Amino acid sequence: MFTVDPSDPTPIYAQLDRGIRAAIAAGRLAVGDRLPTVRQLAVDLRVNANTVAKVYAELERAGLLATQRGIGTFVRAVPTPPAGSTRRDRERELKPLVERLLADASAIGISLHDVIQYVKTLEVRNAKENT
Amino acid sequence: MFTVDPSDPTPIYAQLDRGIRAAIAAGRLAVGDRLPTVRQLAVDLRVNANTVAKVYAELERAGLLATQRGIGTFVRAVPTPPAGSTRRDRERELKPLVERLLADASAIGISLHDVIQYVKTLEVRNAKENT
Amino acid sequence: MFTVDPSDPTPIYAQLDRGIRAAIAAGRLAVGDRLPTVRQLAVDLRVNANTVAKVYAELERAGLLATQRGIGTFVRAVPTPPAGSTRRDRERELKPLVERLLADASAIGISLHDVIQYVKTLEVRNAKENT
Amino acid sequence: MFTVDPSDPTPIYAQLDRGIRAAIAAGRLAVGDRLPTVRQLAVDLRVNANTVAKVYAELERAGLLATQRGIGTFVRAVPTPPAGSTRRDRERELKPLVERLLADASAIGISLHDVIQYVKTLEVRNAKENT
DNA sequence: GTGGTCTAGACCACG
DNA sequence: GTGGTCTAGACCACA
Repeated sequence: MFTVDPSDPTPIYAQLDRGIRAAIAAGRLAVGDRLPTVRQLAVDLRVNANTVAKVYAELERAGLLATQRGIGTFVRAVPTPPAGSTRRDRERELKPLVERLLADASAIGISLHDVIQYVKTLEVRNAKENT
Repeated sequence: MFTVDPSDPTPIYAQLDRGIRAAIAAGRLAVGDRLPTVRQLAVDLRVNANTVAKVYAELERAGLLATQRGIGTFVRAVPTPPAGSTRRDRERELKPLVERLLADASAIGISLHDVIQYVKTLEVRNAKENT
Repeated sequence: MFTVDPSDPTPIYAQLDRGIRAAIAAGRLAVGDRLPTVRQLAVDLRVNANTVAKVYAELERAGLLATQRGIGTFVRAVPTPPAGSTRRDRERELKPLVERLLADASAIGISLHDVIQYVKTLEVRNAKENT
Repeated sequence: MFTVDPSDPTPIYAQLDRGIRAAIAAGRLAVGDRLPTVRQLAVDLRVNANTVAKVYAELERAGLLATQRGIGTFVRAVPTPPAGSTRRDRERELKPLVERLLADASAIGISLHDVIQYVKTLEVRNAKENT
């Protein structure tokens, strides 16, 4: 479900945090879905349970997850754009993020074409699941 | 020339290392070009000089830079993309970059759909330029 | 500077979190002041350093503190009331909080008078320090 | 009758224990009064019945409640404030309560000054009533 | 020497 | 069995 690369200098908890946010954004996790238990995910990722718990706690504080003591952790909300923002506003904010992605990708020899291909596969996966 | 984001949980030295490698790969730094001095770059990035020096030393050990004492640090080679890299390898490297994009976009309320739309417009523009 | 009661069922980290927030609210910590180091405070409170670090990290995420890697942790901001709120609004929100305090105090045999006396001493201490 | 705040980091059992003791101390529950059944209270508070049962059992061990099997749970005694309690003792107990108030007030942007002002108005009202 | 990350492992609250 | 808290202690990034 999620992956983590221990050789990446990015802290493990930050990788997992991003992975979960991305999964929610991509619709791979829908509102109300239950996440793996802390201990199970720790085993799967070969990571300490405290590290997973820390991420769940942070995402709960951020309002994305809700935990029910003794039951489990669930997806609570999907961030929504600020009220009065237009399509143009959003594109203006999105541009630098995409540029950073493309710059980093090209630095490791991945072309714009490859990136587009990959992002499109996310769309397809998402559509399939919702069928 | 380079940027560093102190609020990114990725260690500063890793951000700078990646940034320099990307600049060389993208041709913004050519073989023989001189890099800023350690102290100058430290001031520009508001970072400790030791951190910059460590990155330069690390890149020198990797063969990308060469330091000439008393003169400066120069680009020595262009990193070669690993020879037998497959589609699968590239996807593995690309995944965390895309996850970062999706997570950051989601945090400002931009959905996967919006991202895909925007990336597709780049594809179109790119095709036109090559016509 | 802060105290923590290990026999109180309230988690230690929550006691410390409240203590620091209260100290800032009471002006015992002003914007720009440096907090004790994580390890020093851990020793003083006879508590694990991770517990202190967790609280500092939470308060940083809340925007109350700012840490400078390798230097220390500082008071960053004092929460301000939402823009358009009137004195009357604030009093309406404050009332249940004070009532809870008075109820809890009376449950352990502390009178309204005692509470008022104690709260007033905070005012006095605060005034003295700012002189 | 009692309330419990699941978002308060204080364990639920501790909140309930404190709430019952406070109700007895304040006279809202008199000696001989019957408490809600474990199951009823669990439903009302949206809490697990085991948690309520544990609190009742604990208070019975403390001598405050008495359970008559098949009939119900009753108030048995009024807790006596510790005999030789000094001003200093009371202040030690009062401190965390006031800190909670200040931290919560500060979180909604209410300053120490506002709190003191409000508490003082209570003092005045109280004096008038006793005139 | 400062804070940050991670691990291992214990014990508790809750369902 | 679920998540939550805490400890002890190692190692790293940074000034």
